[in-house]
Amino acid sequence: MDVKTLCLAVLSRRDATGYEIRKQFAEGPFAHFQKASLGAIYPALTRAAEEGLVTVTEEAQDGRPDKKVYSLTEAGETALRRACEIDPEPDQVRSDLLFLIFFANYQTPEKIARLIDGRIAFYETQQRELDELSANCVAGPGREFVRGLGSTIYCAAADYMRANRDDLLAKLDSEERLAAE
Amino acid sequence: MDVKTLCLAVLSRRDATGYEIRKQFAEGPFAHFQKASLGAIYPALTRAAEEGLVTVTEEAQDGRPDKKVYSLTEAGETALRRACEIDPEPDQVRSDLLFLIFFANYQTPEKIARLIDGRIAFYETQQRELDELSANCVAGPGREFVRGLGSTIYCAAADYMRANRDDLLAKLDSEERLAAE
DNA sequence: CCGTCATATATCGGACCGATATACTAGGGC
DNA sequence: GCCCTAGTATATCGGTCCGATATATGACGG
Repeated sequence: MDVKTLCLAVLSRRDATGYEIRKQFAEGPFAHFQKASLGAIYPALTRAAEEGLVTVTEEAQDGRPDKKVYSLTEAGETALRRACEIDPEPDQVRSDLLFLIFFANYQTPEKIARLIDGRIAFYETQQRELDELSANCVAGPGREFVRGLGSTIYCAAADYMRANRDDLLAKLDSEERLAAE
Repeated sequence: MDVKTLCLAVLSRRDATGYEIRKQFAEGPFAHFQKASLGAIYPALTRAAEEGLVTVTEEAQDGRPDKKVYSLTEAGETALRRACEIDPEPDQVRSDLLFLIFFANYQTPEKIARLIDGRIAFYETQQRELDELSANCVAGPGREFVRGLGSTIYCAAADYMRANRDDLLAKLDSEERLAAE
């Protein structure tokens, strides 16, 4: 799923500037399963405009640089539909945290504890936000399904970490004592 | 977590060729939370060898090109420890599947059903493999924690999809009928 | 009055993926 | 016997993308 398609998808929901599109990948509902940086979004929008998939409306603002509001065209929606026909690539997960825990023998138990506690708090925040999203607005069935899945996964991960945290730390402590002998 | 560090980490467990390192990211225990391609691994190993972090032993094989077996040096292990001291970057998740379900209105319900069923089967396989891994070998506490978390998440995701699949499809069907009127 | 944060655009270096090329073995099907 | 595919193993390359940085300004707090 390249950044151009991602931009078209965001624009299919409402007109936006490059900056606003970015925010949707940093904070909005997309943030949980897709990412895109400004360094990719701006060139993608320029290319899309050249291909007639989006139109640009420059809105002058006093002082600030002009705001370029992008809108999806008829051709853009067709391109988006076409892009949605492809079979999805397998999910990609990159977790430095799991890497560090996997090699826990290279860490102090204190740092592992700090990392796990931080992650539990993070998952709790994410889950709360997703659940509030559901209460505030009624989205389509697909959106609701994805939201529920996200909430479920965050909850399961947090539960597991809470349940196994102390056991892990105890084992790391005893290993450390063994190594010190 | 750059590819060079990832390679050092794999080599800390046992000596390996570039090809074997790749397999660990495609199939092995790392596959669930880190990825690296050959196009990144080979240059990373060359660089690491130049910096003295690994040594190379070329094993001639009849017919086949020479096998280059890499081993972690003392300096390499120090570098790995140092790299493990950094604070981990936030997890990255990229899921084309969730993107497609989010925009389910651009899909036929049949395709959505096929995608979800395929994913449930995938999660079941992954979970089974992780659970077998636990039965077969006793790894360190960190490894066991990560393995258990993976199994838990795959299980939770599969359960959610099984429980909400029919509801989603029913809603998509009724939406489609509405649009047809 | 200054630092920091937010808005908004854009570019650039470097890292990385995916595809491809090369080269050979082994095994299955016809 | 021959071909095709899959597996082992190295390596490069085009293109894409991230993260940092530059530019410009308003708003707000200390």
